[in-house]
Amino acid sequence: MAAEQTDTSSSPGRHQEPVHWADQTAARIVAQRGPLGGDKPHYTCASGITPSGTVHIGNFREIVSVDLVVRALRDAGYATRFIYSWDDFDVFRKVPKNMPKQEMLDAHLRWPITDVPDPFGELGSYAERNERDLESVLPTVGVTPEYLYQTRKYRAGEYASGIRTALERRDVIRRLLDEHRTTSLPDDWWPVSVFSRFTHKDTTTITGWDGEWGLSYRCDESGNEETVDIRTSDLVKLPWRIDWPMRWRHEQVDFEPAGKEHHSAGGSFDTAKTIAREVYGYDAPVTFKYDFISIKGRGGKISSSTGDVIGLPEVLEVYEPEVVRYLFAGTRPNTEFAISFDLDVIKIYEDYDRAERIYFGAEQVNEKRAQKESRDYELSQLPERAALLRAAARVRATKADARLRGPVQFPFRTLCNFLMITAGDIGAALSRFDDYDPNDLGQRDRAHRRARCAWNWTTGFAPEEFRFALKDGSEEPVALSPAERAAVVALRDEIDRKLDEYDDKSLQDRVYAIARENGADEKAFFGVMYRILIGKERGPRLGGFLRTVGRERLLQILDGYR
RNA sequence: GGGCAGCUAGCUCAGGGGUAGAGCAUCUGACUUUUAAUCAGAUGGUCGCGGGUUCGAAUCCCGCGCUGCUCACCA
Repeated sequence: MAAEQTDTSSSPGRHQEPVHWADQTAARIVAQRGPLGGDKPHYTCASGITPSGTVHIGNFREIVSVDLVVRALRDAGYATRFIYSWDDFDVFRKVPKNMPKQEMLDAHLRWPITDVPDPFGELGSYAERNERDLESVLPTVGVTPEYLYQTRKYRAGEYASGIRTALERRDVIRRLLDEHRTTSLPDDWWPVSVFSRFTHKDTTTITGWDGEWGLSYRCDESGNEETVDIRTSDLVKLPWRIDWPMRWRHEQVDFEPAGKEHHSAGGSFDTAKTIAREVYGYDAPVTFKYDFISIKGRGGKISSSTGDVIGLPEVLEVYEPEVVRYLFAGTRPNTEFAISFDLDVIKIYEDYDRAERIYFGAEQVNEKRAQKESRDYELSQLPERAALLRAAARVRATKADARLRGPVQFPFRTLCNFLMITAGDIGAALSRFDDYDPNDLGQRDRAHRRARCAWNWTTGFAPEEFRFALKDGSEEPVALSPAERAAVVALRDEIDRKLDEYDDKSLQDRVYAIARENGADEKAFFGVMYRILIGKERGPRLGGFLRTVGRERLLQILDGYR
């Protein structure tokens, strides 16, 4: 089946190198893995981690990177399978500090994490707990892979022949691994590990293999020995460096990225690559290295041993899903970057909004920039909307005069200010935008989503100098000079009589005039007004601010100065 | 010890054989204008160092330096 190649750029009709890293990776996959057809119905893109603790935002980079490449492949017309392997048959090595029931978990060290109880007592296992936490939030950002659970596959005997191959090629594997080791693997080393039936722990010693399916081991703690059948046992697994290449072949993986800790000579990708070829007769998938991400403005690390874990849910409190995708789509995977919770948040939202305007032609930039920003924007959309946009783009390509109007934008900074004025009342804050239409349900949802992020950020992370709370008139009045008092009263009367007649700028001008007319220092008078209204020296531009607060609440505060 | 990245304007980075770029910062100007304000303009660079290839190198090649990361135990 020949894949239909559709143009992915924003200016159809021109053949050129893709500008976006995801499209470039997709092109590499197609070039290196060969065309689809015959026994290759699709390209398989793989991601996966060990659910040994809360999945943090650093782990998320891998998932979203694969998702973006999958999107790129599908946009180019190629059938693509996106799998996510949970290595939940891995051994439980360390108790994370952010988990309850530390003693209980401690007692299960060296067990397969799939057999460790859920410390929250709700789900079937510790592994399942961590899996569900991630799986339940990924659809929010439009990521919906096919989940594979290693435990099930191991215990169902699905990997039995892969395990047997490893046993048969034991010497080859040992030689390959030894190439990068400082100390050679011992003579009695086996390329498998076995959990003890008697203690559940992996503290066992392999004592023999019958050359077929029978594997014998001794439990180090209890001293018991037994022989198990690889095909039916629920105790045998491959160690990571062998499990990985075995799975590549098993799932016919064409693409899988890996963290920088794996991409190094002698690192796990390097050895897995060799084992894939020499033991499993399979060419390692196309890959790239992704760098770490850090956290800024939240004082903590992504995942510290003290237990403060930053995961996708925490990021989504402040960033709407499209903006989260935008962060990852807009940064090449091999570049380290920080997810900010400080003032950068405003800039990130502004960048995203600008990309949106560029995409819809509402802001002009040079061709190259327009292409990159447009593709960043497109990849940032959730699947349903992305499909709509691409369909619309195809129409635009054939009808030169067909323009698509971009959505109404609600600037993050303004939203924060409105929310502070309304003390977090989202509906009231949004109604202050002239072009907000609550009857447009799609727009309403988007606006509410962003408003929740804006309020979360304002209350939880914004610097103190950014925040304010409107007074309500019950406070002790601010001490004023006679001239200042006269000016405040004059402004109060002006507001009382004809606030509606002003726009932002004319009201701002009027404030200056009133200060001057009453003999108050013009600049200082602004400070006076901010002290009166919000108890601070500075604030949002006064003209717009006064109009936004509104007559009623202004009078409530200013009447105390009459 | 091996590997990988980075080194470009004061800062953060883009560019990857054909006139050295952006944003921020700085300076100047504008709006009687207060939430990193906005707008207009300007200043600012031996593209880490040395060699090579080329008509031409920030870009390709070789060597070196510094910085960071990573592997060699487990995943």
